[in-house]
Amino acid sequence: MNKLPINVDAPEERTTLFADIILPVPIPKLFTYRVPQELNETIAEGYRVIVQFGKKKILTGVVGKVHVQPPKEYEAKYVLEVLDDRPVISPVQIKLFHWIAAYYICTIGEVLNVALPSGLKLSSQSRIQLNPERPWEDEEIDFSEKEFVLLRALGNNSSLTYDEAAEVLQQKSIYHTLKSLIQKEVVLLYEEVQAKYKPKKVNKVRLSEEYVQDEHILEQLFSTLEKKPKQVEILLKYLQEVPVYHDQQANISGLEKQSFYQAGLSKSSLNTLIKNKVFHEFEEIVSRFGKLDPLNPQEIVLSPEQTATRDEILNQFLEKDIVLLHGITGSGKTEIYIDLIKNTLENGAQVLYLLPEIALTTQIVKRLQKIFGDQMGIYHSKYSDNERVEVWDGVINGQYSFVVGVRSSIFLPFDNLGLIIVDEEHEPSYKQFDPAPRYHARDLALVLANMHHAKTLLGSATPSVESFFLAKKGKYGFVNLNKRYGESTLPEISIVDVLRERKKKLMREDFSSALVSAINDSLATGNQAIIFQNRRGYAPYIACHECNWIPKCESCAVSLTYHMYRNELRCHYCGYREKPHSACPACGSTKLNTVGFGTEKLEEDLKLIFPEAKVRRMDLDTTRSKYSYQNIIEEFEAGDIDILVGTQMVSKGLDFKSVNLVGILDVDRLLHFPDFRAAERTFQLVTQVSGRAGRRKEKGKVIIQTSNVDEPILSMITKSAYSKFFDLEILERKNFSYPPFTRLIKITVKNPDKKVCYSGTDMLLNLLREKLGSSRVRGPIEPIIGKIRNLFLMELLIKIERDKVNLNTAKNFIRTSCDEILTERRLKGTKITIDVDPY
DNA sequence: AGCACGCCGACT
DNA sequence: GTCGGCGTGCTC
Repeated sequence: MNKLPINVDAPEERTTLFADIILPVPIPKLFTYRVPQELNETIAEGYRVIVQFGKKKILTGVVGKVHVQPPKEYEAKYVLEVLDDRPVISPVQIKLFHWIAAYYICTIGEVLNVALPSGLKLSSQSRIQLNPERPWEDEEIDFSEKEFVLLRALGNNSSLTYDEAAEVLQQKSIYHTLKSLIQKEVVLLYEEVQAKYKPKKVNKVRLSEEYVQDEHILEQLFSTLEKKPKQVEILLKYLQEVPVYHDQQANISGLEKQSFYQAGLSKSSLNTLIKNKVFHEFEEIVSRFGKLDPLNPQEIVLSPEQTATRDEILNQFLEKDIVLLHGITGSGKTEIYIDLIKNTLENGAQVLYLLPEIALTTQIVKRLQKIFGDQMGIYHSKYSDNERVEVWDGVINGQYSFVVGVRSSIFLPFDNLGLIIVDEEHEPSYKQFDPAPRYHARDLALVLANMHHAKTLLGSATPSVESFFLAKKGKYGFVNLNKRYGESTLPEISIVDVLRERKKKLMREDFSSALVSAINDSLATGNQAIIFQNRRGYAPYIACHECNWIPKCESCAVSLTYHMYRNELRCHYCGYREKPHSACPACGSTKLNTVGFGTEKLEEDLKLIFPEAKVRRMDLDTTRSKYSYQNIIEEFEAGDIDILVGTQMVSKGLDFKSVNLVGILDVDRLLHFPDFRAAERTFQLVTQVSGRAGRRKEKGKVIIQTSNVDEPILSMITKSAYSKFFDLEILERKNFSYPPFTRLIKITVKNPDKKVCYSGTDMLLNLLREKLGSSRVRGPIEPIIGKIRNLFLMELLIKIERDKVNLNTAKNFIRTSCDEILTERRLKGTKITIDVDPY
């Protein structure tokens, strides 16, 4: 913590301190507040404080800096309260937040907003109450009808919020009525600050002291209760659960009231016993994460290859802070991670283990929990906010020295990280798209590790091109683990020419004859199959057979996707839905056909082709609720599903023994996606999905259906030739100056008016070209989806060569240029989003 | 981003 | 008048 200067000349006169507060508002600066003298000792960097912001808003902010410079331009307001007795944000984090704001061109407030679980954020709500010093009944003032209504409502309730008051008055705005009442001094406004986080409490009882002290008193009690069998039952239940006389402590910790009710015992009898002071009632704060299974400290035995790999990683860490572990699927990276984590924890440092969104719900967490028990915290996107706060606190107070989590766990308040593992380092879900900061958790991991002087291990079977590039250049250490663990072998991958099969009429719906017969084999041998199709819904769209009319979303300029299950058309961008037309509105024809196929259609078709098989579907539509994902996995694991159809979701975390077939439909769509990363993504996705096949002795089979058999990437996938793929890809990147040779910044200009959107984009383009050079600013480009939620979109793409341009200066230009556009009057309503490293 | 405050038009 | 709809400017 910073040492604060002390006024030496006048020791009895305390220094006036000022605090720069990070507030969760999108204004790119800190706000200076005056610290009341009595808080001088209790305020420091990283503490949460309550301050007034604006006329009435009350906000929680985090102290970014404490100093003695009074602001010149204005009179600082006072800090109202310090909320914590130790920092909730560590000094390293404040440094990180500043870094993020600068790198991703956003405000520090936006960073704070995303970083803090909302349970740690407080805000105020205005409440209205009667003025107790001026009872309105006694006042000789005239009140309007509305004023009477409101006053009476306030008499019945002790206070109302604005919304509640508006409801009482049945009108949208209570402004006038309220203002008049305040003027008449019969009502008061006050701000109520509410902590959103509520600790979970359980109600418990324990036996009153006297009965524990002396067994005879207890016996007496039993005899007085002779005619009250229900109370006796309760007493017996308690004594059975809590060994009062063997263990004095046991009575202190007592028994949950709930356990009596669960045993079918009477609530009222228990209450009588409490009333008669036999039992003492109390509350206990408990963790939301419940009790863990007893630890199972089984030794992890590494195979010779794994040991060698581990040693090689440690060896490389001696020279380099970052190591890329290229380990093919099934090579047993997890065991190596566990070994390294143990090692780091034993040295007294913290560990963060990052996993992509979907990989986290599954077996791996259970497994880690068995090994690391309750020193391991889990940070998951499906956690409630209260649960997040508990993990956050657990990291601060030292309970969790190891956290497994998704991208946002990068913001947890570590103070002594020793190791960060980023598993599946290439995964797109590490990138946040909305809202700002649009950060990449892998890249932040590297920055954070550097701030902690910690090591970072990046792991992947299909490393991202930029990580592999840096490893090859020697910036990162590199370790290869290319032998499958145990007896499992790599699957055999074959490619099927859909065009040829179509010509010969061998296709059944969208399944080639090879795939159909492979599924049949799989079913016959009691194995399971996975069918991968990266598109949900039934069919991508509907088209009129006569005039080719296609239903589109009115606010997003995309065709609507047909969902058979609900028989409706849906927009995957804004969620708009409508019932399909019975006839074409353009030509009146009733021949409206589905075009293409999504997971839902495949599910239908599979049920028809294989009527005896149990087919299930896993995509966003079937996994919306909290446990649905896990349920499908469990069913699959138990063998209750023969064929699983799914989107990307099926490519991760599923580690099933009896999957021996993976079918990949329509790789062409992936491959021809208009993005410079399409090839890389295809390689990664297909390799990943293929990895699900044959994780045991028998060789698994992968069938890829395509219309472009000659595509070179496909042949590299079949040979699992990552480094060949890389050599080809890196050439392309160099030729077309894409990352890792340049840095990309995507700027999206949005406006409900198409013309304004265009002219704003043009203006910005000119500004940027002037400052950055015209070759560095590409565009304007109309994105594939040119309109989302009634906003027209235009994009600019900035390419900045590495090492030639000062990145920070360039970013400052971008920031100021965008601000300039936003203040332009004729471009009113324009919104700009800046995405640094938009991939 | 909110939110106050002001101005304007529509209606009881 | 009264209500609601925007536009504008500010937040330590």
